[in-house]
Amino acid sequence: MKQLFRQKLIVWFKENKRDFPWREQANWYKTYLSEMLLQQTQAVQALPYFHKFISRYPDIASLAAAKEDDILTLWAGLGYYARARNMHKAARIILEKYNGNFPQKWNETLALPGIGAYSAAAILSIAFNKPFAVVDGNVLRVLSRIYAIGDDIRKAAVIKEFQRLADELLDTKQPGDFNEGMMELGATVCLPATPKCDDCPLRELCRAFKDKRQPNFPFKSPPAPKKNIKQFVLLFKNGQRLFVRRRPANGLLARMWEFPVLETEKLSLTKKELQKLLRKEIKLETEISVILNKMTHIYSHIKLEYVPVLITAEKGETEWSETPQKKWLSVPALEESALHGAHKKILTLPAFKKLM
DNA sequence: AATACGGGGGC
DNA sequence: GCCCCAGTATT
Repeated sequence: MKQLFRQKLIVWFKENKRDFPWREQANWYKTYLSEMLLQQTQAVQALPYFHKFISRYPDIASLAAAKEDDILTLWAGLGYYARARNMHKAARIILEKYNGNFPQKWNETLALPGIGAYSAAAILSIAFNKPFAVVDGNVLRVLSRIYAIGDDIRKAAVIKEFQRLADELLDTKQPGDFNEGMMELGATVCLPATPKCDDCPLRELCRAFKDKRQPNFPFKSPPAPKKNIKQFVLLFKNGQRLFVRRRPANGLLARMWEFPVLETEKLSLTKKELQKLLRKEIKLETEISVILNKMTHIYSHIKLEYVPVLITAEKGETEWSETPQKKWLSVPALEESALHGAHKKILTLPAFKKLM
């Protein structure tokens, strides 16, 4: 069974694998970069970012030498920004502590920032042929169906069970092809909603297929409800430029740029009510010129509702002075900056464009 | 063991 | 509107 599993999977993978740039003239840097980009991210979405990063930072030394803000700017729009900051830290460790070579021991790899069990196994197996099995969302789906395992994959203990199973099944002679084969199968054939079982090389080995219960697997308990946040987004305008500040070093969208925001219970205020609120909260003589329509932005655990407000500001107040944490930028500069997604979305509004 | 952490694609 | 994605770090 195990031998047949490995052989069918690897033969299928070699014939059916998609072409990706990190699979061409592969080296460990490309494998590493691709794995960081691909965490919780579909391959098609990571693709343009891979090209941008390889072009700008072709090797580990150039990545390590980069400024964090430049890496964050290049990463802007992809999400999970801790990946970018951790990748930068890891690059410096690889350069300094390991002399520019990737550490090939399990414990050393796992100790790098941004690398957990999945990424360690992926990089070591794909780039260095080391016998470690990956368990990602694809592997969970494929194995839960083949073995008809109905345990809740949201639980850490269950993922450990699947890790043991994957370790047993791994083809230790070709660990990279085995791992990539499992993930490729999950990504292109053993799909979440409508699996293409007719095209599956492991069909005869699949318990869920035999029982026609594919949609029952994997089982995942319902997610926690999203927190609701409402805020006004303050677009302070002086000439052609808008005021932005840097977010705190920790938490949501850490160190990304944003327009100042004002949390509120109620988003539907008249201009007069909002003007009064602003005077109380920011203690500056400003004049609201336009209140734009409500917008919504969904994060993994938050539902954000926000109303952009254009405000004319006179420069000269010390609050408006530029520091490393705050500055005035034109719209074209904002578009290319590390302004976070919810606020970049404002720049695309026709109503906003008319005002600038 | 549970929660925080993004944004886009597919149905 | 809901689920998913080549998961990791923190609590």
